[in-house]
Amino acid sequence: MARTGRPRAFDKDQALERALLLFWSRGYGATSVQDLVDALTLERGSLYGAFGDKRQFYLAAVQLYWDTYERQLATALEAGPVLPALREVLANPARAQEYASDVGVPQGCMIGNTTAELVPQDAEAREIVARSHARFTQIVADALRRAQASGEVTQAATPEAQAQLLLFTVQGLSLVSRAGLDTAAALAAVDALIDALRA
Amino acid sequence: MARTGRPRAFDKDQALERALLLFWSRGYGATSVQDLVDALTLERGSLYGAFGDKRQFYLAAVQLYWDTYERQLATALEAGPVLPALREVLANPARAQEYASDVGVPQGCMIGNTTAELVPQDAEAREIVARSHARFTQIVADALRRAQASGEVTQAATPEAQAQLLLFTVQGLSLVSRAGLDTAAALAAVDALIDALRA
DNA sequence: CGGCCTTTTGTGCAGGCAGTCAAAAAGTCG
DNA sequence: CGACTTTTTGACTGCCTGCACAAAAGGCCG
Repeated sequence: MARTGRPRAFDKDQALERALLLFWSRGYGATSVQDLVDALTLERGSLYGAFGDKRQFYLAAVQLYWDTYERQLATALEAGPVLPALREVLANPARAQEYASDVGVPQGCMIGNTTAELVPQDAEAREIVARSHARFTQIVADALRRAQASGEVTQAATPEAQAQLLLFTVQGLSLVSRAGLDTAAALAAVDALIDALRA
Repeated sequence: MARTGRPRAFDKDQALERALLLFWSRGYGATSVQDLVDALTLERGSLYGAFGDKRQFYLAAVQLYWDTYERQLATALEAGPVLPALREVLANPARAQEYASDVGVPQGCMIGNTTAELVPQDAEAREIVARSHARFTQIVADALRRAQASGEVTQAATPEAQAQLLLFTVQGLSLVSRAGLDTAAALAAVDALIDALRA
């Protein structure tokens, strides 16, 4: 409504993106407001004014993370054969570990990190996470349904069960990769799963 | 060496077990030393005297958790058909969620929780976690090798790749279950995986 | 130009945190 | 009984946290 007043001196979206990287790489608890203030080049009060408190800020970052991920997922699965695309979805976190030797580089899936750190104590975080899981399985199940119909994917299980299994796998893979991973072994496991889905 | 001095007034093992439950249900960061002091019915100084600082205490609890889990895993897989045992290994976390409506009840796999919360910043935690992963895959791969030889499990993939896939799945399942889970859907996914392993 | 509205800036604050320490207590051994 | 060793006890400390606030500053509109 009110459009007057001193203009914001920083780009809110860009600040959220940078905060996302910080939260992603360090987690919620290990990222202090001071860290954010330093990294975003703004003052404490500005941050609170623009984003509310730390928790809201984090949840907004998670939401941004998921929205971005969901868009990529949907795009990857919307055309062409499904299994190669799913293979990529799984192989990505398996390979990401190679870049992650530096501290400060994001690790794992931020939804998974949030699940582990915030969900037990934060109902709103649980909602965001649960919704993300539901969206993931829905998008993947839709793709698998098409692929079953076209004869690409086995009908030994329902698309929903297969999608749920893929959710578990991608979440587990992202998590395990944080502890260091033999990339070749991880890719072999991914291949084993993809092969098992083949009709 | 020196065996004299005032005797310890509490059972160290029992204190560690109780601490394990606290750390397991709340995580590292959300469990304060004060919480531990309250729950273990001992004084601050005694805790520090017996276990060192909070981090060492947590790592000791994680180690206890893993040792217990590994023993159960090895026992479950040492005799009889492998696939039903593996099914149970996976189905357990899927069902555990039903009991976990209460706050204070442990949730998820503590190795997974540690991976998410401590591993990025703690080399010693990473070692414990990585060792646990290696032990898991080794035990499971050994069982799968026997099962492949006996014709119970498909030889479409190596036992190592299958074991790695099972690690991902159980870790992902434990994690995802924290956000609430449709038990039936999770079990359907588990069945889909077990069926895919069948020869 | 001057009132208005909003953001910025930087300090200030209460609370909770992990960890410390000195004195008292409880055993053991000579 | 009294020296010695270890644990217990509970108060204490310094730090860092998230967050609030008052004053200044910047841009728009009449």
